[in-house]
Amino acid sequence: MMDEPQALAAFAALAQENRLRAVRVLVKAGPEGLPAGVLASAVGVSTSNLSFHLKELEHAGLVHSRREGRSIIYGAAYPALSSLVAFLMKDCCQGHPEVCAPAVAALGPCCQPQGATA
Amino acid sequence: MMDEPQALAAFAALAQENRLRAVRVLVKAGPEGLPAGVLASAVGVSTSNLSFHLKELEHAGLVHSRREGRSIIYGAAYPALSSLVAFLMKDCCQGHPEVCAPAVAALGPCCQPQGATA
DNA sequence: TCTAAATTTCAATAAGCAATGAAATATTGA
DNA sequence: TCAATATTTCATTGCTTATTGAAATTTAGA
Repeated sequence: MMDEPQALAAFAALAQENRLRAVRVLVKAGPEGLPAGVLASAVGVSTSNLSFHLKELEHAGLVHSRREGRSIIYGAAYPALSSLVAFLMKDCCQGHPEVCAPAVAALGPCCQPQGATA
Repeated sequence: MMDEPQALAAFAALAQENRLRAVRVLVKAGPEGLPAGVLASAVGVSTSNLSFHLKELEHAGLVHSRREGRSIIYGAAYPALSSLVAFLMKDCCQGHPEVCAPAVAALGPCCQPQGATA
C-alpha cells in the first residue's frame, strides 16, 4: 500500500529524463537487474551523474541495489511500481468500467493474471 | 501511444501535492468531472492556485475542461492515464509474468476486462 | 446595462534540483 | 601491499517551479 508522500516521491523521481530512462531500462531488464556502469551506458550519462539519479530513485523506493563483486547491481522495484499504478488509478471506475479498463489492457500482453482470456 | 516527452510532462505534473490530489479527486469523480471551485475545496487550495495547477495538468494532457454556464468543468483524461501506465510498465515481464501481474491485479476490483476471473 | 458569481491572469517573492569533473572509497587479484 | 576496476561523493554553477493576493475576464440574470 502506497501513501501520498511515497507517491509524490515516486512521481518526482520519474519526472526526470535520465531517471525515467533508467527505470524503464531496469523494468525491461527483468529481476536480475544491471550493474551501474552498464546502466549508465544504456541511459547515456556519466557514471557520476547516473549515481546521483540512482540515489534519488532508490530513496523513492523505485529501485534497489546489491553489491556483486566490484559491481553494484540495480533492479526495478516491481512491487513499488505496481503500488504506484494502483494509487493513481484507485477507484477509477465509479460505475463506468470502460474508462479504466484500457489501463488493464495496456498491461495485458505479458502479464495475464489467473484466468484472463483477452 | 505515449512518447517520452509526454510521459515526462505527465510525471512532472503528478509530482506536486496539490496536482496529484486534484487528479485523484477527478479520477474518483468519474467521467462527469467537477467544477473548478468544487475541486479547489476538495483539494484545499485557493481557486487562484488551483487554476495554476490545472493549467499544468491540462498542458500535460492529464485533465480536460469544458465550460458549462459560469463554471468550468474539469475531468480526468483516462486514456492519457492508461497510456502513462502502459509506458512505464511496457515489456515488464521478460519471461517472469509474476513480477508485474500485481500491477494488473491492483486495477482489478473495478476494471475487469473481458473474461477475467480474479 | 448593472451586479454578482466563477475562474483566470499577472507580478513578485522564495525555494529546490540537475550537470560537471575531480577526488575519494571499496573491491579484486597478483 | 600495490595497481586496476567500479562506483560514489562533493562543491560549484545555473535553471525551473510554487505561492500569494490583487486585478482582469467571462457568463448569467434582473
